[in-house]
Amino acid sequence: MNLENTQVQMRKGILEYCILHIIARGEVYASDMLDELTAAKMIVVEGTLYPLLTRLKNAGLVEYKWVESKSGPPRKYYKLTDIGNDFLRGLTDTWDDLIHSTEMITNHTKTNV
Amino acid sequence: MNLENTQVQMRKGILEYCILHIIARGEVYASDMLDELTAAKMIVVEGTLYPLLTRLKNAGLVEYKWVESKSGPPRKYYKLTDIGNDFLRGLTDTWDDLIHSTEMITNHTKTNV
DNA sequence: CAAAGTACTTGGCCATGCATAGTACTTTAG
DNA sequence: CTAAAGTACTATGCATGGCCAAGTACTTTG
Repeated sequence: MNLENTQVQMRKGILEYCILHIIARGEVYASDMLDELTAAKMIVVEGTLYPLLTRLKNAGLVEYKWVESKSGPPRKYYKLTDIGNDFLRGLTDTWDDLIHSTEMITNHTKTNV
Repeated sequence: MNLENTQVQMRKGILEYCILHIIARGEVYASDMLDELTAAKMIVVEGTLYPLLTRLKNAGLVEYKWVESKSGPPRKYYKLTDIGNDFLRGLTDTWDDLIHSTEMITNHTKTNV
């Protein structure tokens, strides 16, 4: 039980939320997402991102199209499906609730109602 | 891949953070924590809380003493150790960073620097 | 002694993040 | 044409923590 491990645990599930947000803003491919996640200091590696994208696609939340690249192999450009948009809305509520709940506890809110 | 499952995943690690916060405020036993978590709408069940407390204790982050109860079996009253306090400080930083990173992404921050 | 209530314990399941290694396509150098 | 390097995607297996469900143990009550 060390800090590093807990950080990993904290990321679970949240990553999915962030990825959906990024895709919701416009068509992107994996490296775009990695760049943005890195810029936000949300450390992610290929071995995490690609399987996640595959899960999202299998669940029907995202879809992609192949696009030729001028430098290297073709890329998968992702975008949200209607289901994906609905799911993202639900997730946003969940995340907001979680933030709120955590604040209630960490801000020392008394519960002696 | 359904909402309920993702909610569970999002809770991973965060619960540990909340529990440590609650214990940091004074000696409590399991039912006290459950009450407070429930009040904050952070749904937790016994089967989650007890193993977590055991892990925290084995990691040396918390310690407990048995206290007789007037109604039922004795209770374990928990408090943080010095290590636990250090750990909580580290976790707080981690959590704040995570919130910040997530906000950067969900608030549509452009990264075209 | 039996029944009900409270508190704590345990074993197994599942999904996710990660490490690691591997495949496939393209460009560039000789 | 071949070899090497770079880019993008794929696949396998592990560790962890939240959860379910069943179980143990102590106390009070009738």
